[in-house]
Amino acid sequence: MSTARPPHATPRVAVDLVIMTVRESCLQLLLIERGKEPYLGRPALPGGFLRGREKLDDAAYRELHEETNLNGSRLHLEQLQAYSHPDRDPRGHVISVAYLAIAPCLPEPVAGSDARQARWTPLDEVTSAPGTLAFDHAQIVEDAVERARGKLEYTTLATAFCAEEFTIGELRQVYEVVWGMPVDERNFSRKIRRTEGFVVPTGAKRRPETGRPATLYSGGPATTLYPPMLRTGIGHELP
Amino acid sequence: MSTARPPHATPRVAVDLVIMTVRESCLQLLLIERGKEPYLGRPALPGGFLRGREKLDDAAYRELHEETNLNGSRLHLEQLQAYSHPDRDPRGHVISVAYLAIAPCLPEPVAGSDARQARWTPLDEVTSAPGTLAFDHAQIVEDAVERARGKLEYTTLATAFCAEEFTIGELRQVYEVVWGMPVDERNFSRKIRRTEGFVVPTGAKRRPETGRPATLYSGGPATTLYPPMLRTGIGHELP
DNA sequence: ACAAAAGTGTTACATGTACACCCATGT
DNA sequence: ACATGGGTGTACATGTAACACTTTTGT
Repeated sequence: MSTARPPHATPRVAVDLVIMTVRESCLQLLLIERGKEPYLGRPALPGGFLRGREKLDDAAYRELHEETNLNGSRLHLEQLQAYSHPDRDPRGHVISVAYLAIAPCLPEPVAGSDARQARWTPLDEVTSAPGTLAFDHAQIVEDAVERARGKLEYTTLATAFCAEEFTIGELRQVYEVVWGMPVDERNFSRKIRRTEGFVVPTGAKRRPETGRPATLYSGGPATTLYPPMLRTGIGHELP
Repeated sequence: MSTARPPHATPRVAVDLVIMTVRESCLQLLLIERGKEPYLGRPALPGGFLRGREKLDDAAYRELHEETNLNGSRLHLEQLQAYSHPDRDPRGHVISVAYLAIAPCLPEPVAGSDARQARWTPLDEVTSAPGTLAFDHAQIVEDAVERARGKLEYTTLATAFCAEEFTIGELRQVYEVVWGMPVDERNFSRKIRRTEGFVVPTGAKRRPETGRPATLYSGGPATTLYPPMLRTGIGHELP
C-alpha cells in the first residue's frame, strides 16, 4: 500500500455481463459473437473495459445499454464476482468483474447498437457444447446460473424475469425453467400468495386462449422470502 | 475491447480482508492501525495492492500471511465483491476486491510480520462508532457480516469458526454470536447431528469444568445444509 | 358439453418450537 | 447432594407433497 505506484504492470479491469431471461420455456443468455481477435467469431458474454473514473456498476449499465437495447430501469443487475486468472485473456492480465442481469422476456431479439451481433441463446446450447465460449466465460456462466438458482429460493428475484404484470403461472414457469424441475402449480400458487409482499394483485385479469382468466400480479415490496421456496429432491451431495 | 490499451488511466487493484473469529462470546474482526497517510492511525481492514501477474485469491492469501500470522490451511477464504467508487481512496482510483476470511479462535492476539499492529476488535465497537474505519471499510464490513450470517443458514460455514475438534455447544455459540440471537441448545444439537455430513464425532470427549462431558466433533464433508438452519423471529421487513 | 387453465380442499407426512425431563460429571 | 452443562422425549404448530375436485372461461 505504498503511495507510489507499484512497479508491476497493473492489470486492466473489465466487466462481463451474464444477461438471463426465460424465453420459449427455456433459460436463455444474451451472447455476442466476437468481432475481433482473440476468439474471433466465437460466442462470448457482452462486456468491455472500465473507462476513466467509472464505477463498475456504471460500466455494467453502460455495456448493457451499448451492447443491447435494454435500458437499466426495470432490470435486475447485481455483481457476481471478479475473475482474475492471469492467463484468462491472451492479451495480458485482465481482471473481469462479472455481473448477473435478469431481464423479462422481450419480444424483439435485441439488436446491439454496437456492430456486434447479440442473440439469445438457450443455456443448454452453452452447457452441452463446452469449450465454445470465449475466455473463461463458461465458468462465469456456470457461477451465474448457480447464483440465480439459489436466489430464487430465498429472494423474490423470480419477479425480475417477469413483465410488469404477470400471472402466478408465469412466475411458476420461471422457477421450473431456472431450476430445471417441475413445480406443483397448486401448492406454488398458494405459497406465493401467502408470502406477504412477494406479489400484489393489480386488479386486472388475463384471459388465456382457453380456460379460466388468471389474476394479474406485479412484484411486491418484499425482497427476501420467509419461509424460503426450497428446491427439494436435488442432491445435496458430499463433495 | 480494443487490443490497444485504453487511453484512460486504468485503476489500481487491491484486496481487502475481513477476517472474522468468535472470541470471548463476541464476533471479532482483525483490524490493523494504518501506519501511513491517508487515514494515518485509523483502524482499517488488512489488505494491499495486487502484484504482478498474481490472482486475486493469491493476493488475499499473501496478505493474510503477511499481515497476520495466520496460515491459509485450515481457514475459510472466499471472495465477497469488488468496491469501485472512484473517490473511495483519496490517492486515486483504486478498486478493492474484498475477501471474507473466517478463522477459529486463536489463543495469541496475532502479531503481523509487517510493522503494522493487528488486533482483534469486537464488531460492536466498529458498528457502534461509525466513521472510524478508513476508506469505505465500514460498508465492506457490513456486507461481510451479512454474508456470513446468511451462509450459516444454508452452508456448513460455522465449522470454520471452530478449532479442529469442537463440541456441539461451541458450534451453537458460533450461531448465537454471529446471528446475535439465542438458539435453543437442545433442538440445535439434534438438528446438527441429524444433518448428514455436517459434523462427524472424533470419538473423544471433552470434560468441562463442571458438567457432563461433551462429544467432540470435527467438520464433516457436507458443504450445503438441507434442510437449512433458518434464523427465525427476525424481521423480513419490506424495504 | 367439453377442453383447458386457474384455483381450493384434504390428507399424510416431515420439520420446527418449546420445554419438561434425564444423564454424567466435579465439588 | 447439588450445580452445571450435555442430551432425550414429547406435544403442538407449521410447512410440504400429492392429488382429487371445483371454478371460469372459449369453442
